[in-house]
Amino acid sequence: MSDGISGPCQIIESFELIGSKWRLIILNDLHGGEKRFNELKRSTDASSRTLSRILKELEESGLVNKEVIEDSPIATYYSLTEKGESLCPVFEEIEAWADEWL
Amino acid sequence: MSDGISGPCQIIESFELIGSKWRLIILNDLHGGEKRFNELKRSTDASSRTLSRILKELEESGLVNKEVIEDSPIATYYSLTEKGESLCPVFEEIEAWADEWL
DNA sequence: CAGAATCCTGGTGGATACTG
DNA sequence: CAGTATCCACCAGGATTCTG
Repeated sequence: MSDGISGPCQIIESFELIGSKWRLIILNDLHGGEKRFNELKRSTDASSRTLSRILKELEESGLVNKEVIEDSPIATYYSLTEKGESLCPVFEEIEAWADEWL
Repeated sequence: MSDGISGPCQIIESFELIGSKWRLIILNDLHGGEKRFNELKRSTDASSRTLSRILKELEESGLVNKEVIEDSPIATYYSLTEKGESLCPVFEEIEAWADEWL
């Protein structure tokens, strides 16, 4: 496709939502199903500071859903929204590319 | 690393190659065909410092090809390698996602 | 024209400690 | 458990200047 790309900005905009190391790691991690804060912390090896910031960003972008259960020890569950789930094809395409070229 | 999806690391690895604002902008710009340094500088509005750094990175990743023509005023042409071109489906998938969700 | 060198700033992210 | 607060280091990246 020689040009005709009307929206390079859209791609850039998209990458500003998902295209950072941490956002990717976390989104990917949540593809396995909902997880709690410390669970994510362990599996992603992010600092709590970073993790909470990224989760907040992803939440504000509408990619991640947060569910709080106010029990004795509080519990929060993070999961992908529909918008977040719909990134699957993108990830798959990247994986396909990686399989061929990495 | 995490379970379920086969290669989360690959995705992250891929994003370390292409997933930054400038890498994206430049890769996208080069989809229109080869360009010279200052041409890219103008169309992407990157500083020469940034542009040369990113181009070098992309070259080392094998995504971009550099061709130097040693004439009176030197001329360099940057273009996508096959590996770089093969990212098209990824970009298209992202655009599709952006069209639906942004 | 194509860059490299220098300087400087803001943001990202780690480590640690603390709170509800 | 699920964060927030503080401090601190590193590096991306802009502006500018200089060179082959």
